[in-house]
Amino acid sequence: MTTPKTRRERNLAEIRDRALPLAERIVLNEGMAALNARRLARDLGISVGSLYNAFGDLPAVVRAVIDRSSQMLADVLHDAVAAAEPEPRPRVMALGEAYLEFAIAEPQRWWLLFEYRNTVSPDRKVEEFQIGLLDMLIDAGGGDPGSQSSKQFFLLLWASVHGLVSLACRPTIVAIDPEMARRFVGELVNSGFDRYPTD
Amino acid sequence: MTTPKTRRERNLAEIRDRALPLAERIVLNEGMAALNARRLARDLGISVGSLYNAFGDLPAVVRAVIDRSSQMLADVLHDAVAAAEPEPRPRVMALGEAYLEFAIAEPQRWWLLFEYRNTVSPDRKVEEFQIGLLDMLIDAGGGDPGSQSSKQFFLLLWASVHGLVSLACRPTIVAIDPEMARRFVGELVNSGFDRYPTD
DNA sequence: TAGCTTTTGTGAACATTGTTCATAAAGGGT
DNA sequence: ACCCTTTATGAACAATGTTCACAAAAGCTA
Repeated sequence: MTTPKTRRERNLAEIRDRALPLAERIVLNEGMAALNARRLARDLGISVGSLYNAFGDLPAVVRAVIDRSSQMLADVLHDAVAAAEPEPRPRVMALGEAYLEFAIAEPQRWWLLFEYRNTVSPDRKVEEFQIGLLDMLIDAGGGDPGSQSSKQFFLLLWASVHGLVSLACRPTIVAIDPEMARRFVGELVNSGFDRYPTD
Repeated sequence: MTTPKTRRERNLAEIRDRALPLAERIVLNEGMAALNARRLARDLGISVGSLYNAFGDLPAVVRAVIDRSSQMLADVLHDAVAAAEPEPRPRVMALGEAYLEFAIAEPQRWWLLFEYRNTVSPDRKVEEFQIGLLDMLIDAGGGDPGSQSSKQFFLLLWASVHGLVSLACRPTIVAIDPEMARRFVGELVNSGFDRYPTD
Protein backbone atom coordinates (compact mmCIF):
# COMPACT_ATOMS: atom_id res chain seq x y z
CA MET A 1 0.00 0.00 0.00
CA THR A 2 1.43 3.36 -1.04
CA THR A 3 -0.79 5.28 1.39
CA PRO A 4 -3.23 6.65 -1.15
CA LYS A 5 -5.06 8.96 1.20
CA THR A 6 -1.89 10.33 2.67
CA ARG A 7 -0.47 10.87 -0.77
CA ARG A 8 -3.36 13.11 -1.73
CA GLU A 9 -3.11 14.92 1.52
CA ARG A 10 0.55 15.54 0.89
CA ASN A 11 -0.21 17.08 -2.45
CA LEU A 12 -2.84 19.35 -0.98
CA ALA A 13 -0.58 20.25 1.90
CA GLU A 14 2.14 21.19 -0.56
CA ILE A 15 -0.28 23.54 -2.29
CA ARG A 16 -1.32 25.01 1.01
CA ASP A 17 2.30 25.53 1.96
CA ARG A 18 3.01 27.39 -1.25
CA ALA A 19 -0.26 29.34 -1.12
CA LEU A 20 0.10 30.61 2.40
CA PRO A 21 3.11 32.94 1.96
CA LEU A 22 1.62 34.27 -1.25
CA ALA A 23 -1.79 34.92 0.28
CA GLU A 24 -0.06 36.50 3.22
CA ARG A 25 1.89 38.88 1.00
CA ILE A 26 -1.27 39.93 -0.81
CA VAL A 27 -3.31 40.47 2.34
CA LEU A 28 -0.58 42.30 4.22
CA ASN A 29 0.52 44.51 1.33
CA GLU A 30 -2.65 45.12 -0.63
CA GLY A 31 -5.40 44.38 1.87
CA MET A 32 -8.10 41.79 2.21
CA ALA A 33 -9.97 42.94 -0.90
CA ALA A 34 -7.01 42.17 -3.16
CA LEU A 35 -7.15 38.48 -2.31
CA ASN A 36 -9.22 36.45 -4.76
CA ALA A 37 -9.28 32.87 -5.90
CA ARG A 38 -8.34 33.36 -9.54
CA ARG A 39 -5.36 35.55 -8.85
CA LEU A 40 -4.06 33.29 -6.13
CA ALA A 41 -4.41 30.24 -8.37
CA ARG A 42 -2.77 32.00 -11.31
CA ASP A 43 0.15 33.19 -9.19
CA LEU A 44 0.58 29.65 -7.88
CA GLY A 45 0.46 28.20 -11.38
CA ILE A 46 -2.56 26.02 -10.62
CA SER A 47 -6.26 26.12 -11.43
CA VAL A 48 -8.99 27.50 -9.22
CA GLY A 49 -10.30 23.99 -8.82
CA SER A 50 -7.05 22.81 -7.28
CA LEU A 51 -7.03 25.75 -4.95
CA TYR A 52 -10.50 24.76 -3.81
CA ASN A 53 -9.41 21.17 -3.37
CA ALA A 54 -6.65 22.35 -1.07
CA PHE A 55 -8.59 24.85 1.02
CA GLY A 56 -12.29 24.19 0.59
CA ASP A 57 -13.14 27.83 0.20
CA LEU A 58 -11.54 31.24 0.22
CA PRO A 59 -12.30 32.10 3.85
CA ALA A 60 -10.18 29.07 4.73
CA VAL A 61 -7.22 30.77 3.08
CA VAL A 62 -7.79 33.84 5.19
CA ARG A 63 -8.12 31.67 8.27
CA ALA A 64 -4.77 30.09 7.47
CA VAL A 65 -3.16 33.51 7.30
CA ILE A 66 -4.77 34.48 10.57
CA ASP A 67 -3.68 31.25 12.22
CA ARG A 68 -0.10 31.84 11.21
CA SER A 69 -0.29 35.37 12.57
CA SER A 70 -1.65 34.18 15.88
CA GLN A 71 1.11 31.60 16.05
CA MET A 72 3.67 34.33 15.44
CA LEU A 73 2.29 36.49 18.20
CA ALA A 74 2.07 33.54 20.58
CA ASP A 75 5.72 32.69 19.87
CA VAL A 76 6.85 36.25 20.43
CA LEU A 77 5.03 36.35 23.75
CA HIS A 78 6.33 33.00 24.89
CA ASP A 79 9.87 34.09 24.12
CA ALA A 80 9.36 37.33 25.99
CA VAL A 81 8.16 35.55 29.11
CA ALA A 82 10.97 33.03 28.90
CA ALA A 83 13.58 35.76 28.62
CA ALA A 84 12.22 37.80 31.52
CA GLU A 85 13.14 37.48 35.16
CA PRO A 86 11.06 34.67 36.68
CA GLU A 87 8.91 37.00 38.74
CA PRO A 88 5.26 37.93 38.08
CA ARG A 89 5.80 41.62 37.56
CA PRO A 90 8.78 41.49 35.19
CA ARG A 91 7.15 38.71 33.23
CA VAL A 92 3.88 40.58 32.78
CA MET A 93 5.86 43.68 31.91
CA ALA A 94 7.77 41.76 29.27
CA LEU A 95 4.47 40.49 27.87
CA GLY A 96 3.12 44.00 27.57
CA GLU A 97 6.22 45.26 25.83
CA ALA A 98 6.34 42.35 23.41
CA TYR A 99 2.66 42.82 22.67
CA LEU A 100 3.30 46.45 21.81
CA GLU A 101 6.37 45.70 19.69
CA PHE A 102 4.54 43.08 17.67
CA ALA A 103 1.64 45.41 16.96
CA ILE A 104 3.95 48.22 15.87
CA ALA A 105 5.97 45.91 13.66
CA GLU A 106 2.97 44.09 12.15
CA PRO A 107 -0.08 46.33 12.26
CA GLN A 108 -1.87 44.40 9.51
CA ARG A 109 -1.51 41.11 11.35
CA TRP A 110 -2.67 42.85 14.46
CA TRP A 111 -5.79 44.00 12.65
CA LEU A 112 -6.40 40.51 11.32
CA LEU A 113 -6.11 39.02 14.78
CA PHE A 114 -8.20 41.43 16.75
CA GLU A 115 -10.35 43.60 14.56
CA TYR A 116 -11.12 41.75 11.37
CA ARG A 117 -14.61 40.26 11.07
CA ASN A 118 -16.45 39.20 7.97
CA THR A 119 -19.00 36.86 9.38
CA VAL A 120 -21.61 37.67 11.99
CA SER A 121 -20.42 35.01 14.38
CA PRO A 122 -16.79 35.20 15.48
CA ASP A 123 -14.20 32.62 14.45
CA ARG A 124 -13.85 29.93 17.09
CA LYS A 125 -10.14 29.44 16.51
CA VAL A 126 -9.45 33.13 16.98
CA GLU A 127 -11.47 33.08 20.17
CA GLU A 128 -9.47 30.15 21.47
CA PHE A 129 -6.28 31.97 20.64
CA GLN A 130 -7.40 35.02 22.58
CA ILE A 131 -8.31 32.87 25.55
CA GLY A 132 -4.88 31.28 25.23
CA LEU A 133 -3.32 34.71 25.50
CA LEU A 134 -5.26 35.36 28.66
CA ASP A 135 -4.12 32.06 30.18
CA MET A 136 -0.54 32.90 29.29
CA LEU A 137 -0.92 36.24 31.01
CA ILE A 138 -2.46 34.73 34.12
CA ASP A 139 0.32 32.18 34.27
CA ALA A 140 3.03 34.79 33.82
CA GLY A 141 1.40 37.01 36.41
CA GLY A 142 1.19 34.24 38.95
CA GLY A 143 -2.59 34.31 39.14
CA ASP A 144 -4.81 31.35 39.90
CA PRO A 145 -5.93 29.96 36.51
CA GLY A 146 -9.12 28.64 38.03
CA SER A 147 -10.29 31.64 39.97
CA GLN A 148 -12.83 33.84 38.28
CA SER A 149 -11.59 37.03 39.92
CA SER A 150 -8.08 36.41 38.69
CA LYS A 151 -9.43 35.82 35.18
CA GLN A 152 -11.34 39.07 35.35
CA PHE A 153 -8.45 41.04 36.71
CA PHE A 154 -5.95 39.94 34.10
CA LEU A 155 -8.52 40.29 31.38
CA LEU A 156 -8.99 43.89 32.35
CA LEU A 157 -5.29 44.52 32.59
CA TRP A 158 -4.81 42.98 29.20
CA ALA A 159 -7.67 45.07 27.81
CA SER A 160 -6.19 48.35 28.86
CA VAL A 161 -2.82 47.48 27.39
CA HIS A 162 -4.57 46.21 24.30
CA GLY A 163 -6.37 49.50 23.71
CA LEU A 164 -3.17 51.39 24.01
CA VAL A 165 -1.45 49.11 21.57
CA SER A 166 -4.43 49.20 19.24
CA LEU A 167 -4.27 52.96 19.05
CA ALA A 168 -0.51 53.00 18.83
CA CYS A 169 -0.48 50.95 15.65
CA ARG A 170 -3.34 52.85 14.02
CA PRO A 171 -2.50 55.03 11.03
CA THR A 172 -4.14 58.12 12.46
CA ILE A 173 -3.06 61.72 12.11
CA VAL A 174 -2.50 61.99 15.84
CA ALA A 175 0.28 59.45 15.81
CA ILE A 176 1.26 58.06 19.14
CA ASP A 177 4.84 58.37 20.23
CA PRO A 178 6.14 54.80 20.57
CA GLU A 179 8.39 55.76 23.44
CA MET A 180 5.51 57.25 25.39
CA ALA A 181 3.39 54.21 24.55
CA ARG A 182 6.06 51.97 26.08
CA ARG A 183 6.20 54.05 29.23
CA PHE A 184 2.43 54.01 29.53
CA VAL A 185 2.25 50.25 29.08
CA GLY A 186 4.71 49.94 31.90
CA GLU A 187 2.64 52.18 34.10
CA LEU A 188 -0.54 50.30 33.31
CA VAL A 189 1.06 47.03 34.28
CA ASN A 190 2.51 48.50 37.44
CA SER A 191 -0.60 50.27 38.64
CA GLY A 192 -2.63 47.18 37.79
CA PHE A 193 -0.33 45.04 39.87
CA ASP A 194 -0.41 47.48 42.74
CA ARG A 195 -4.17 47.13 42.71
CA TYR A 196 -4.21 43.35 42.42
CA PRO A 197 -5.11 41.84 45.79
CA THR A 198 -3.33 38.48 45.53
CA ASP A 199 0.12 39.68 44.46
CA MET B 1 -36.75 79.83 -11.49
CA THR B 2 -37.95 76.88 -9.44
CA THR B 3 -34.45 76.07 -8.15
CA PRO B 4 -33.78 73.16 -10.50
CA LYS B 5 -30.53 72.04 -8.89
CA THR B 6 -31.97 72.15 -5.40
CA ARG B 7 -35.02 70.23 -6.48
CA ARG B 8 -32.93 67.34 -7.70
CA GLU B 9 -30.89 67.44 -4.56
CA ARG B 10 -34.05 67.29 -2.50
CA ASN B 11 -35.15 64.20 -4.33
CA LEU B 12 -31.82 62.50 -3.80
CA ALA B 13 -31.76 63.58 -0.18
CA GLU B 14 -35.21 62.08 0.30
CA ILE B 15 -33.91 58.78 -1.06
CA ARG B 16 -30.90 58.96 1.20
CA ASP B 17 -33.13 59.63 4.17
CA ARG B 18 -35.25 56.62 3.43
CA ALA B 19 -32.24 54.42 2.61
CA LEU B 20 -30.26 55.18 5.72
CA PRO B 21 -32.49 53.51 8.34
CA LEU B 22 -32.96 50.52 6.09
CA ALA B 23 -29.25 50.11 5.42
CA GLU B 24 -28.63 50.55 9.10
CA ARG B 25 -31.06 47.79 10.01
CA ILE B 26 -29.42 45.43 7.53
CA VAL B 27 -25.88 46.17 8.63
CA LEU B 28 -26.60 46.04 12.35
CA ASN B 29 -28.78 42.93 12.24
CA GLU B 30 -27.30 40.86 9.44
CA GLY B 31 -23.81 42.22 9.07
CA MET B 32 -21.93 44.12 6.40
CA ALA B 33 -22.07 41.25 3.90
CA ALA B 34 -25.87 41.31 3.77
CA LEU B 35 -25.90 44.84 2.40
CA ASN B 36 -26.06 44.96 -1.38
CA ALA B 37 -27.31 47.42 -3.96
CA ARG B 38 -30.09 45.35 -5.49
CA ARG B 39 -31.67 44.39 -2.21
CA LEU B 40 -31.50 47.89 -0.85
CA ALA B 41 -33.04 49.30 -4.03
CA ARG B 42 -35.77 46.67 -4.06
CA ASP B 43 -36.65 47.24 -0.41
CA LEU B 44 -36.83 50.97 -1.10
CA GLY B 45 -39.02 50.46 -4.14
CA ILE B 46 -36.55 52.15 -6.49
CA SER B 47 -34.10 50.98 -9.13
CA VAL B 48 -30.41 50.38 -8.59
CA GLY B 49 -29.71 53.33 -10.86
CA SER B 50 -31.59 55.69 -8.58
CA LEU B 51 -29.75 54.35 -5.58
CA TYR B 52 -26.49 55.10 -7.36
CA ASN B 53 -27.72 58.59 -8.24
CA ALA B 54 -28.35 59.23 -4.58
CA PHE B 55 -25.16 57.77 -3.14
CA GLY B 56 -22.61 57.45 -5.92
CA ASP B 57 -21.54 54.01 -4.81
CA LEU B 58 -22.22 51.43 -2.16
CA PRO B 59 -19.34 52.36 0.15
CA ALA B 60 -21.02 55.76 0.43
CA VAL B 61 -24.04 54.04 1.95
CA VAL B 62 -21.81 52.39 4.50
CA ARG B 63 -20.13 55.70 5.20
CA ALA B 64 -23.53 57.24 5.85
CA VAL B 65 -24.31 54.55 8.39
CA ILE B 66 -20.95 55.08 10.05
CA ASP B 67 -21.43 58.84 10.09
CA ARG B 68 -24.73 58.47 11.85
CA SER B 69 -23.17 56.14 14.38
CA SER B 70 -20.36 58.56 15.09
CA GLN B 71 -22.90 61.31 15.50
CA MET B 72 -24.79 59.17 17.99
CA LEU B 73 -21.68 58.48 20.04
CA ALA B 74 -20.66 62.13 19.92
CA ASP B 75 -24.09 63.17 21.18
CA VAL B 76 -24.01 60.64 23.99
CA LEU B 77 -20.61 61.91 25.09
CA HIS B 78 -21.59 65.55 24.86
CA ASP B 79 -24.62 64.89 27.01
CA ALA B 80 -22.53 63.01 29.53
CA VAL B 81 -20.07 65.87 29.89
CA ALA B 82 -22.87 68.40 30.14
CA ALA B 83 -24.59 66.44 32.88
CA ALA B 84 -21.42 65.94 34.94
CA GLU B 85 -20.06 68.23 37.62
CA PRO B 86 -18.04 70.99 35.92
CA GLU B 87 -14.71 69.68 37.11
CA PRO B 88 -12.06 67.87 35.04
CA ARG B 89 -12.11 64.60 36.88
CA PRO B 90 -15.89 64.04 37.08
CA ARG B 91 -16.26 65.10 33.48
CA VAL B 92 -13.63 62.71 32.22
CA MET B 93 -15.11 60.02 34.41
CA ALA B 94 -18.54 60.65 32.89
CA LEU B 95 -17.00 60.41 29.43
CA GLY B 96 -15.46 57.06 30.20
CA GLU B 97 -18.70 55.69 31.59
CA ALA B 98 -20.75 56.95 28.65
CA TYR B 99 -18.20 55.48 26.27
CA LEU B 100 -18.56 52.10 27.93
CA GLU B 101 -22.35 52.23 28.02
CA PHE B 102 -22.56 53.08 24.34
CA ALA B 103 -20.27 50.21 23.38
CA ILE B 104 -22.24 47.73 25.46
CA ALA B 105 -25.55 48.96 24.09
CA GLU B 106 -24.42 49.16 20.45
CA PRO B 107 -21.54 46.75 19.83
CA GLN B 108 -22.11 46.68 16.08
CA ARG B 109 -21.91 50.43 15.79
CA TRP B 110 -18.83 50.33 17.95
CA TRP B 111 -17.24 47.88 15.58
CA LEU B 112 -18.15 50.04 12.58
CA LEU B 113 -16.63 53.09 14.20
CA PHE B 114 -13.39 51.66 15.45
CA GLU B 115 -12.58 48.34 13.88
CA TYR B 116 -14.19 48.17 10.47
CA ARG B 117 -11.89 48.65 7.47
CA ASN B 118 -12.45 47.68 3.89
CA THR B 119 -10.01 49.94 2.10
CA VAL B 120 -6.28 50.06 2.66
CA SER B 121 -6.29 53.72 3.54
CA PRO B 122 -8.48 54.75 6.46
CA ASP B 123 -11.58 56.87 6.03
CA ARG B 124 -10.78 60.54 6.56
CA LYS B 125 -14.14 61.34 8.10
CA VAL B 126 -13.75 58.59 10.67
CA GLU B 127 -10.29 59.88 11.49
CA GLU B 128 -11.64 63.36 11.98
CA PHE B 129 -14.33 61.98 14.25
CA GLN B 130 -11.75 60.20 16.37
CA ILE B 131 -9.68 63.34 16.62
CA GLY B 132 -12.87 65.14 17.62
CA LEU B 133 -13.32 62.66 20.43
CA LEU B 134 -9.81 63.35 21.61
CA ASP B 135 -10.41 67.10 21.56
CA MET B 136 -13.59 66.60 23.53
CA LEU B 137 -11.68 64.59 26.09
CA ILE B 138 -8.90 67.16 26.37
CA ASP B 139 -11.47 69.89 26.82
CA ALA B 140 -13.39 67.96 29.45
CA GLY B 141 -10.17 67.10 31.24
CA GLY B 142 -9.00 70.70 31.32
CA GLY B 143 -5.92 70.03 29.22
CA ASP B 144 -4.26 72.51 26.91
CA PRO B 145 -5.65 71.76 23.41
CA GLY B 146 -2.48 73.08 21.81
CA SER B 147 0.15 71.29 23.86
CA GLN B 148 1.55 68.13 22.42
CA SER B 149 2.13 66.49 25.79
CA SER B 150 -1.48 67.02 26.77
CA LYS B 151 -2.60 65.51 23.45
CA GLN B 152 -0.39 62.51 24.07
CA PHE B 153 -1.50 62.06 27.63
CA PHE B 154 -5.21 62.12 26.93
CA LEU B 155 -4.73 59.98 23.86
CA LEU B 156 -3.11 57.34 26.02
CA LEU B 157 -5.76 57.62 28.68
CA TRP B 158 -8.43 57.27 26.05
CA ALA B 159 -6.63 54.29 24.54
CA SER B 160 -6.56 52.32 27.75
CA VAL B 161 -10.24 52.94 28.37
CA HIS B 162 -10.92 52.13 24.75
CA GLY B 163 -9.25 48.75 24.98
CA LEU B 164 -11.23 47.88 28.04
CA VAL B 165 -14.45 48.88 26.36
CA SER B 166 -13.48 47.09 23.17
CA LEU B 167 -13.00 43.85 25.04
CA ALA B 168 -16.08 44.37 27.15
CA CYS B 169 -18.38 44.52 24.14
CA ARG B 170 -16.75 41.58 22.36
CA PRO B 171 -18.77 38.37 22.08
CA THR B 172 -16.07 36.19 23.58
CA ILE B 173 -16.46 33.19 25.82
CA VAL B 174 -14.63 34.95 28.61
CA ALA B 175 -17.31 37.57 28.99
CA ILE B 176 -16.36 40.61 30.95
CA ASP B 177 -18.50 41.56 33.90
CA PRO B 178 -19.98 44.98 33.05
CA GLU B 179 -19.88 46.06 36.68
CA MET B 180 -16.19 45.26 36.97
CA ALA B 181 -15.56 46.99 33.65
CA ARG B 182 -17.19 50.14 35.04
CA ARG B 183 -15.04 50.00 38.15
CA PHE B 184 -11.92 49.49 36.11
CA VAL B 185 -12.72 52.40 33.82
CA GLY B 186 -13.04 54.55 36.88
CA GLU B 187 -9.70 53.38 38.18
CA LEU B 188 -8.02 53.98 34.85
CA VAL B 189 -9.30 57.53 34.75
CA ASN B 190 -8.32 58.15 38.33
CA SER B 191 -4.85 56.69 38.13
CA GLY B 192 -4.30 58.49 34.84
CA PHE B 193 -5.28 61.77 36.42
CA ASP B 194 -3.05 61.15 39.40
CA ARG B 195 -0.18 60.76 36.99
CA TYR B 196 -1.04 63.77 34.86
CA PRO B 197 1.41 66.60 35.67
CA THR B 198 -0.76 69.66 34.89
CA ASP B 199 -3.87 68.74 36.85
C1' DT C 1 -53.61 71.80 -24.23
C1' DA C 2 -49.96 70.50 -27.58
C1' DG C 3 -45.32 70.35 -28.56
C1' DC C 4 -40.68 70.80 -27.27
C1' DT C 5 -36.66 70.55 -24.11
C1' DT C 6 -34.67 69.21 -19.96
C1' DT C 7 -34.37 66.34 -16.17
C1' DT C 8 -34.85 62.06 -13.92
C1' DG C 9 -35.55 57.06 -13.35
C1' DT C 10 -34.88 52.56 -15.23
C1' DG C 11 -33.05 48.02 -15.74
C1' DA C 12 -30.47 45.51 -19.24
C1' DA C 13 -25.69 44.76 -19.76
C1' DC C 14 -20.79 44.33 -18.37
C1' DA C 15 -16.95 43.06 -15.41
C1' DT C 16 -15.50 40.61 -11.48
C1' DT C 17 -16.20 37.83 -7.80
C1' DG C 18 -16.86 32.82 -5.12
C1' DT C 19 -17.90 28.26 -6.09
C1' DT C 20 -19.10 23.80 -8.44
C1' DC C 21 -18.72 19.82 -11.34
C1' DA C 22 -18.55 17.21 -15.72
C1' DT C 23 -14.75 15.97 -18.04
C1' DA C 24 -9.93 15.57 -19.37
C1' DA C 25 -5.46 14.19 -17.87
C1' DA C 26 -2.42 11.56 -15.10
C1' DG C 27 -1.18 7.80 -12.34
C1' DG C 28 -0.90 3.05 -10.72
C1' DG C 29 -1.62 -1.80 -10.73
C1' DT C 30 -2.02 -6.22 -13.31
C1' DA D 1 -1.06 -2.54 -23.20
C1' DC D 2 -5.21 -2.22 -20.65
C1' DC D 3 -8.33 -0.60 -17.20
C1' DC D 4 -9.60 1.73 -13.15
C1' DT D 5 -8.77 5.17 -9.71
C1' DT D 6 -7.31 9.49 -8.56
C1' DT D 7 -6.41 14.20 -9.53
C1' DA D 8 -6.47 18.63 -12.03
C1' DT D 9 -8.88 21.56 -14.99
C1' DG D 10 -11.47 25.54 -16.50
C1' DA D 11 -16.08 26.31 -18.49
C1' DA D 12 -20.28 27.51 -16.37
C1' DC D 13 -23.41 29.44 -12.78
C1' DA D 14 -25.03 32.70 -9.46
C1' DA D 15 -24.40 36.92 -7.14
C1' DT D 16 -22.18 41.06 -6.78
C1' DG D 17 -20.87 46.48 -7.93
C1' DT D 18 -21.37 49.67 -11.40
C1' DT D 19 -22.58 52.05 -15.84
C1' DC D 20 -25.26 54.11 -19.42
C1' DA D 21 -28.43 54.22 -23.48
C1' DC D 22 -32.89 54.85 -23.36
C1' DA D 23 -37.68 55.60 -21.64
C1' DA D 24 -40.59 58.16 -18.73
C1' DA D 25 -41.69 62.29 -16.38
C1' DA D 26 -41.58 67.02 -15.60
C1' DG D 27 -41.20 71.74 -16.94
C1' DC D 28 -41.74 75.37 -20.04
C1' DT D 29 -43.68 78.12 -23.98
C1' DA D 30 -47.16 79.42 -26.94
